[in-house]
Amino acid sequence: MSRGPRAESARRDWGSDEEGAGVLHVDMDAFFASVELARRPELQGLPVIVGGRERGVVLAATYEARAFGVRSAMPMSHALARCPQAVVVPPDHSAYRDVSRGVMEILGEVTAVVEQVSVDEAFLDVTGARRRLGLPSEIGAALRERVHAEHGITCSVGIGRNKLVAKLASTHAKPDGLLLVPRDATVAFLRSLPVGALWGVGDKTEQVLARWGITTVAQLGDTDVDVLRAAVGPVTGAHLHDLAWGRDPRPVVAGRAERSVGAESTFEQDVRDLDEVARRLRALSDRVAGRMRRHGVVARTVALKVRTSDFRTLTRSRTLPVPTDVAQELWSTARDLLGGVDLRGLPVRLVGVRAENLRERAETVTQPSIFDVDDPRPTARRDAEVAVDAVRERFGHTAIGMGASSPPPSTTAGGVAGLS
DNA sequence: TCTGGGGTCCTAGGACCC
DNA sequence: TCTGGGGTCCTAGGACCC
Repeated sequence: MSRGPRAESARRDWGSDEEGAGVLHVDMDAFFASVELARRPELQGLPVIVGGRERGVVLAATYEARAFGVRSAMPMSHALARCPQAVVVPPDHSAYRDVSRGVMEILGEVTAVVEQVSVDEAFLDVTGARRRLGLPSEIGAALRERVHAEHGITCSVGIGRNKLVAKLASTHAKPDGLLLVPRDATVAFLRSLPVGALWGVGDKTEQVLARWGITTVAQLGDTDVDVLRAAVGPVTGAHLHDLAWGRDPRPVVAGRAERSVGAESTFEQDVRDLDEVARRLRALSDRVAGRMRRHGVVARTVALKVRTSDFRTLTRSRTLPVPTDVAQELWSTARDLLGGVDLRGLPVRLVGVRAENLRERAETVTQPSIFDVDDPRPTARRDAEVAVDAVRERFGHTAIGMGASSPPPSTTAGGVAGLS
């Protein structure tokens, strides 16, 4: 898809009043596929699918492939059944990361309030950039030009009063478009959509709502909140009702801290030998620990994930007395948890390990800040943490038997956002 | 036709404390 | 003697997103 930014007139026009529409959502079109096409122009115009052939799914597909019914996340075998002539390209994640980084840099030049939601998407709050850069739609158009000029790929931009509206607007602008939904048009715009279009309404919720006769955002908004709470749970019910009326209080937050770091992998063939599963866990634990150290975080909780050949997913987790970023500790905990899983005699399809309950690694062990007066934790817990820190200082951070008092190698840095 | 890998958030039950 | 209520943490599972 590198046709270049084109006229926006094909979109339905919801109006042009930009007052009160300060959130932009920027979304790369068919991102992985577009990156491949940008560096392999001979693929232009062909149905191209990025994904793994063996036990893989479609990670991205050009619009030429989508015309055959190929969809993202579809098993590759299904995709090829629908479009046998498709060119299948194996993913090159480091290339996508590079382009992603470049695009995010462009966004960062507009405003510091950029919230990257994934490798190919971000929200911008431009309410503070108006005087410097002009109207949101002008900012959006300029961004699209620059991304295309510098990276040879297209993106779509949605503009609205909040994240929800901006996100839905960019979806409607796709591919290679820009859509503004003025504040006053928000509810009308939303009411024109099916419930499944809302962020957070997937297959299951859609089915549940359909049983209550709710298939459109209009019907969702006209349904009593208490009915929605009963149908899909108290929090989700209230949230969906708010969304239906264009109320989305979530702010655009730059540099969110990650809440977990994990790695998982699917075996080429299902595995019965638990030693082989454990070996895979070791490699995954290494990867997770490395990423944690690079980000300067330690984890209190280690979670194991196992998927059996019948596609059932089991999870087990354990909270450690002392937070860690040591691969050996992740691995031994994960192995231990694996031993407690009842596989019902089935072979293992996938195994994964995730570090949760993250916190910043303390560079200095006893920090006076732990006694801060507004620390809300009970005294006993604070004391326990101080004691734990003292143990770490005394005996070192690494696994038992691996040396006495040396602290872990520090990668310090400060960067928190964006995993590598 | 047979389902990746990276995540976030919600729910619900039980333990435990006051 | 037969049973309160609130709060927090932990665990397992699942929905959802890209």
